[in-house]
Amino acid sequence: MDDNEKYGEWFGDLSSFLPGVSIDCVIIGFDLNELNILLLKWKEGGHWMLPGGFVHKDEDMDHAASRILEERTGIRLPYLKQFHTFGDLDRRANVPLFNPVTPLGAQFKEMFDWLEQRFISLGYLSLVDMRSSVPAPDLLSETCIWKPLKSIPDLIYDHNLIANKALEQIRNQINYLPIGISLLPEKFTMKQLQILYEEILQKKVDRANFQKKMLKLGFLDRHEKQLTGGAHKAPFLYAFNREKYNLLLEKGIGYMS
Amino acid sequence: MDDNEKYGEWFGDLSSFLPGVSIDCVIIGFDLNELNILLLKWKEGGHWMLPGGFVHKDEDMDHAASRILEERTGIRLPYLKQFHTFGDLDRRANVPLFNPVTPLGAQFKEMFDWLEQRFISLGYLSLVDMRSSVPAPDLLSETCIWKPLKSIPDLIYDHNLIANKALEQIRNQINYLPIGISLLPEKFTMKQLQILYEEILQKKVDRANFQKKMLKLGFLDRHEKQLTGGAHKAPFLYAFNREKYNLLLEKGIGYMS
DNA sequence: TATCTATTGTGTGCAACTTACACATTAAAT
DNA sequence: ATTTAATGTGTAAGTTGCACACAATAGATA
Repeated sequence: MDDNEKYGEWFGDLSSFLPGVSIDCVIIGFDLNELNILLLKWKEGGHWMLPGGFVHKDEDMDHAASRILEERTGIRLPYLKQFHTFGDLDRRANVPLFNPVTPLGAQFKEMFDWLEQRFISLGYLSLVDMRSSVPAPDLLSETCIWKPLKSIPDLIYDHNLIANKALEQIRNQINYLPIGISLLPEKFTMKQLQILYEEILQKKVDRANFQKKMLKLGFLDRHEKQLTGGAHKAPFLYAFNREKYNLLLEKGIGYMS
Repeated sequence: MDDNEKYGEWFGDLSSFLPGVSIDCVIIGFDLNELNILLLKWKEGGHWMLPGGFVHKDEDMDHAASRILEERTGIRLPYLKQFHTFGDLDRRANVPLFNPVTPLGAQFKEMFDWLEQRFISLGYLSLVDMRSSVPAPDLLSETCIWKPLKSIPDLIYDHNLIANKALEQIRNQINYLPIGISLLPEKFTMKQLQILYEEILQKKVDRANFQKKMLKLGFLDRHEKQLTGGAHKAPFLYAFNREKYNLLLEKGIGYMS
């Protein structure tokens, strides 16, 4: 199968998509040191962008988001939630995805035209365990990689705005999102959980009080110690007790102020 | 100008609207006793529904919501915010707005067909001072009236779901929404503010502690007493100090737990 | 083996806040 | 003048937030 056929198959018939409606995903991961965001680099022009896609006419919105996310990360059912819809007239400034004079652009004249229309985009936020994700670019992207939140490049259209809105949501909703359980591996140290909260809130928290608060909430199970550290006391490993965690989640969890 | 012409003018050319995109408004008011929601009753079939409308191709989403809201309430710039987008495939069950065999239905065959397509609807939440609103039905609605939240009738499509999602938002975001300043008249008693909070939270709060907490927050100006009460001490009137209020709003205001 | 180092786990005291309830105040009715 | 019913303020116990102290310990060092 040559590239041509692949492209054709991948996009399918444009008329099977809802016109003027798209989905953009802000996918956040944590590498135990800092927060990362999953980004695509488009072949044409090298623009950075959020992973996204279109919605089939016979497909629910959430299903489309879930499908797009699985295509980019290989993860099947992570935390995924619509957080805002972006519909300003000028949200897609004059940054065409295809240049009609390049070979690739000429080849996809039809899609190029289709993309010229006004689009309303639903922003979805996803929190995933980076270490179990397998980032995969789509056929028109050069790469699909994790970038530290601290160094998000310029993105096309209003994608920087979308990403920032998502991050604002995370900070505001921190007590009502499955932060730790989504972003950390199965077992982790209290230090790692604390760094995660510090990265989200963008400020230091008191180690002793953080530990006591988290333990008091009662949804962490303590496991054996991790002996691979340095010249110091070894930390316990913890894991979320899903039952207790889910019970508390609606009431708000975690280190708030 | 006969009805025909009026209808024609009001809907304009359907092709000037974005296809498949609509706006539904959950407009909340407070009559000093309970919360109310603004509803329309459709002429055809007598269905109850949320006030809503469509988006012009050259119009921002927020502008469309603002326009629709002003048309129904006469209020120009109330609190208004997008809160969720409803895009499920089956969200508009088989409840046609027009019956093609009635005179009205036959007349608007074109619009009837247009409305048959799949719609993605942006839900907007608005908080308004009921007493300064002038509810006005549109040309295809019989009435536009305030209904107590406690007795919302069955609404068409997924409008009950939309309304409930909005109410959930109000409860969750109560400390970050301009509750009092949007829903109360210029001057009000502490009792009225308390009832407002109790109506939203659906639970009683301690009168003495509520009063002290609100006063301590420092954004209420105390005015002269209201002497038109009963056989008891007269309450002070209060008003929001907008400056101090706005400063505090992002940090969260009010009676939380 | 004894000591040192860096980090983890827990304790303590004070201030602030929450919560429940008591008591004083007062406009109008009697 | 007294009563009534609601408002405005006080107070005490319990809880939580916050800052910092101290004890425990795995590995490094000698």
